[in-house]
Amino acid sequence: MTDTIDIAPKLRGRPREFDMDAALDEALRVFSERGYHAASISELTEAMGLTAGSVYKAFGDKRGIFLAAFDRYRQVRQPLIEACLAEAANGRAKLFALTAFFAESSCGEIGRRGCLVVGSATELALFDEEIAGRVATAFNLDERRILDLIRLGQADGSISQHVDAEGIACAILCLTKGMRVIGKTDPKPERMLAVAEAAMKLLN
Amino acid sequence: MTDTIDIAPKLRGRPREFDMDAALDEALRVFSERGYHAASISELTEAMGLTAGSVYKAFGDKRGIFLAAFDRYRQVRQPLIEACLAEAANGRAKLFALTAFFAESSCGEIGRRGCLVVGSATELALFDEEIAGRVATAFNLDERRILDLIRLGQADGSISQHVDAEGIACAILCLTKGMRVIGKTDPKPERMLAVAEAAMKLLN
DNA sequence: TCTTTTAGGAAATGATCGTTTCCAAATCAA
DNA sequence: TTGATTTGGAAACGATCATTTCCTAAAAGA
Repeated sequence: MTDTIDIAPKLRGRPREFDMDAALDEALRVFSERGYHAASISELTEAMGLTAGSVYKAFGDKRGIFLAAFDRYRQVRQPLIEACLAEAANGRAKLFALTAFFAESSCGEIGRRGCLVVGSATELALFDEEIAGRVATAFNLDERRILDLIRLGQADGSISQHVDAEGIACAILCLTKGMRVIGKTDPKPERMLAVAEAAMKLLN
Repeated sequence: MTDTIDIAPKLRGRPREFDMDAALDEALRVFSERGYHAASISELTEAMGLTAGSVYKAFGDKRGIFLAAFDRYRQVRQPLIEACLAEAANGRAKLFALTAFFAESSCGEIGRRGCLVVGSATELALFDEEIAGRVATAFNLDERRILDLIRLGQADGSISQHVDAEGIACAILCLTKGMRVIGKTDPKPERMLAVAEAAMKLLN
């Protein structure tokens, strides 16, 4: 889906001079901090190190920048989560690693910057069907990953067979997204870590 | 805090003709649906049934409308929650009533409209200290109410004495606010109710 | 009654927004 | 080389935004 922008070997014409990923990293930072509507083209272009003309050539319009930044955000964040999960031994430990990762993401500067998917859900989903679809897809994949980890835990013996896996998966999804909301108010890290620890009781 | 607007017996001059609460109910609906920056003065005034001049007389500026609507939102919502809790017999049952209330609030039209406090947290808290303070106050009061219910449950025997009450309270806070985020994607009511039921395991 | 004060409302204001235009620069195909 | 194609970038564009102005209407105080 992001390939159309990232790869797309434009053979003819003057080659693009700027680094697409670096530009999108700046754009997603501005969108995360300001939100979509409060992020002006001038602030975006300045952060991206481009002029308005170049940006409109590359992305079409402001919404195009946003959609590309949205995809980039997930593309950057996914590997961080996967790396975090890889270090844990079993299903239960991976789920703690996941909630602890969100606890850390909900504190400090990153926490106050907020989650671009959560921000899109609250600010844009109601009146933009395409963005609503991408948000729903992101949440569904998040939930599915949690569900898979619960099933993994049930298979490796770290989680009971008799729990409502689907209900718990959706509960952990809500919990982690809610952490990102509370993270906007600069909570103390130990409070968020306590949430991650408490969340483990959902698996009993 | 809202008294300055709601009460304030302006003795002299032409009396206000419009119903402040009704106008604010419309304003908070527009702000909830559109978000702060996408809500234009013209859409707000039309929804409130007023002209721009009257609105600026009454609220000073757009931000003033928002702050009044924010307070009104909480003023309206609080009694609904209290009424919900009053029907439950003990601490544990009240906590289920609370999460079930949020489950219901996260579905259908109201769910897709979203929570004005959550929306303010994600869209405005980073660059508006006063709004960030009101959001933090709202979340702190929510968390405190949950904590009090846990303590009530511990007193009436429906919740174990040996749980981390503070950690669980913050976890339930995150869970309920997260439900409001997921609620923007039109989830099935039974899924959200399963979350409320799963949340009860946090109390064991 | 007359003045003061505040609200209602239409119209105008300046600023900023997202976007387009136009042209030079850089690459590929022929 | 020449022509086609695409990018970079400054400047200009119309639209919309939040806000103000100015006037009339309605109430209280003197």
